[in-house]
Amino acid sequence: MEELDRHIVELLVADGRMSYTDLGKATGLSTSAVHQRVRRLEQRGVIRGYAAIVDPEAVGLSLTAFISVKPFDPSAPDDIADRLAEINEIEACHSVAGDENYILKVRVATPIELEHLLSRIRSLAGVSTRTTVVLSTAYESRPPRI
Amino acid sequence: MEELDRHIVELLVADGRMSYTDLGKATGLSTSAVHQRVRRLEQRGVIRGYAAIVDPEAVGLSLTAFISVKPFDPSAPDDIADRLAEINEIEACHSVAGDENYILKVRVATPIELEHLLSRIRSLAGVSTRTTVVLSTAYESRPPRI
DNA sequence: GATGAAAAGACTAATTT
DNA sequence: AAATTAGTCTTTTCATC
Repeated sequence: MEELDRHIVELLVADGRMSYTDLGKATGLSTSAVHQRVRRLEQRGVIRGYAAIVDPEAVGLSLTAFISVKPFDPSAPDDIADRLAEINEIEACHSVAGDENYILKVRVATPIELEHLLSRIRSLAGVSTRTTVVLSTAYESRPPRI
Repeated sequence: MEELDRHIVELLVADGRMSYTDLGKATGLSTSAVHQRVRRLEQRGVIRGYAAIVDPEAVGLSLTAFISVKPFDPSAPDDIADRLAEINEIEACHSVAGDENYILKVRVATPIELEHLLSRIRSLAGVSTRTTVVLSTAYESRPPRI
């Protein structure tokens, strides 16, 4: 990827609502030239979209946890990710190498909700769980050095 | 939080570049009313900002891993998060309850880079590490149900 | 708080270099 | 690939309800 494109992506990661005019000023390009490049970055899938960053606390989701998941029956076909997709407390679902099969990142309001969520996950996907509760988050979703 | 504000936040989480005009149409409010509400949501810290969502693969970061971290000397004052802040391969840093003290989420290009990153983390923060490599990501940064 | 109108500014597409 | 132009739409501000 070109240096100019990297710069544009970096600026948009830092401020997803930056105008094309400002992007142009920051990169030394004309408005339409920037716009064209951004459109290409979107089409190539480098930029997947734009999102408002919401403070989970402010929205009542003050408990974050990582849940490692292992199937009760390791020989069964693995459709765990699909089965869990409907649970929207699950923010992320990664298949991993190691002792367990998946790592989930979840957000709930209270410990009781976490308890209920765990039993839902276990019964829905047929898995055992190991939960690591987040105490505090120093940083999160830091932009990658592109 | 009000129903209307929730709706606005939801729309902006799904599309961070949505115009105030479109937000107004979607919520039945006037452009300026929406604008005012969004500004308040930003000021109250509910909306922390806006970002372009970048595909890590497209940007050459195809290896994701979770690193659990434990200090060599548990009695030393804990400045691990601060020490690690300068490493920008670390996307997230959570202090957690459980056997280990921190969970880090990192992204690198290659296994060799992961190896180098691990030794940097160990020496910089004085910690032992346990690494779980991500094989595939079913979903990630799914918007919370607000 | 919400609205409406008007000025300033941003976006888009067609054209040219 | 980038700049320019011109038309359209959006943002922003301000006065008003």
